[in-house]
Amino acid sequence: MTLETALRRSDHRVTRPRQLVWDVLHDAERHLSAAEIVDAVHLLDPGVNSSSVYRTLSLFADLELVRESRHGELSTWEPAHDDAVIHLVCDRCGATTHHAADVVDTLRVQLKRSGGFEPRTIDVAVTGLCPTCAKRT
Amino acid sequence: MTLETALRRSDHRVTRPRQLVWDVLHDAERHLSAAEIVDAVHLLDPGVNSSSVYRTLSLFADLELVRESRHGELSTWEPAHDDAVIHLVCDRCGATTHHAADVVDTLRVQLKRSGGFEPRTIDVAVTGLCPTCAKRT
DNA sequence: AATTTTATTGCGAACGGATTGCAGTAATGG
DNA sequence: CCATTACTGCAATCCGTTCGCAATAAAATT
Repeated sequence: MTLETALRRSDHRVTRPRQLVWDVLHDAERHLSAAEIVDAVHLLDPGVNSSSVYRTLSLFADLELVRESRHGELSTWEPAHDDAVIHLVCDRCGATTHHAADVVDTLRVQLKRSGGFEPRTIDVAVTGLCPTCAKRT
Repeated sequence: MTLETALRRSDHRVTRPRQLVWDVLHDAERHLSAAEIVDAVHLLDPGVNSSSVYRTLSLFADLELVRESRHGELSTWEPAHDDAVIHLVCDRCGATTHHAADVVDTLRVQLKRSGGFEPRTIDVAVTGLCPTCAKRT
């Protein structure tokens, strides 16, 4: 789905800050912090104010176009995706990547079956060393 | 282990703020936010300053006496415990509870076997409705 | 027990990321 | 092309947390 259709559908305008934030998030191959997004947007257009970036992120989150995760100290953003992945956060370089894992679906089924807690979202965060940094140790 | 031995061992002093924070965390049956800890401590002794509570939490974290988790908006604190549990955060009442699940160990084994990412900590956060709140819906 | 040492506290100021109010701007519908 | 008003840029503000410092009190020493 394009940004334009997503915004039009929800009766919002297509503006430069929104396009730039969208582009930055989709060009990134990993999660970005709010500060990183602001910096990347400024590289493309220094005139965009950081509060517009924050407002855009918050709007996108409401529209479920992006997903915010809080791992460790800071929160990071990425384009929305389905739940069946886990997050690998590298202790050394800080990069957050995805990893497909069936444990998420397994867990959801187990929880539903056990009947107590009604799961909505499942977030699996693993910290440690990514392949690149592990080799350097 | 008592607080006194843990502090003595690491060459720290046993003080009133530290005792109170410790008591509050151990009396709580769920995770607490920093603000909740400050409030609970003030109930026992209004004279304890909130910055001392923050300093105590940070010290306890260094000594691995407590564990900080960041789920959703705010970070919460609890006495340290082993990794093989998942966190259930209720969307309605906000309570965070534990749930034993073998998926954590399963995942750790899978990751190690796959050889890429070197896992250190694994944090599974499930949001949804706790049994009590689910009934009220 | 009194004294010394210095880790720890309470206090207020400062910090930094995020939010907000407002006047000006620009995106959409007609 | 104009009118409407959602959205922006800006600066001020907020709020949770951290920090510097003088005062305090916990532990060591006598």
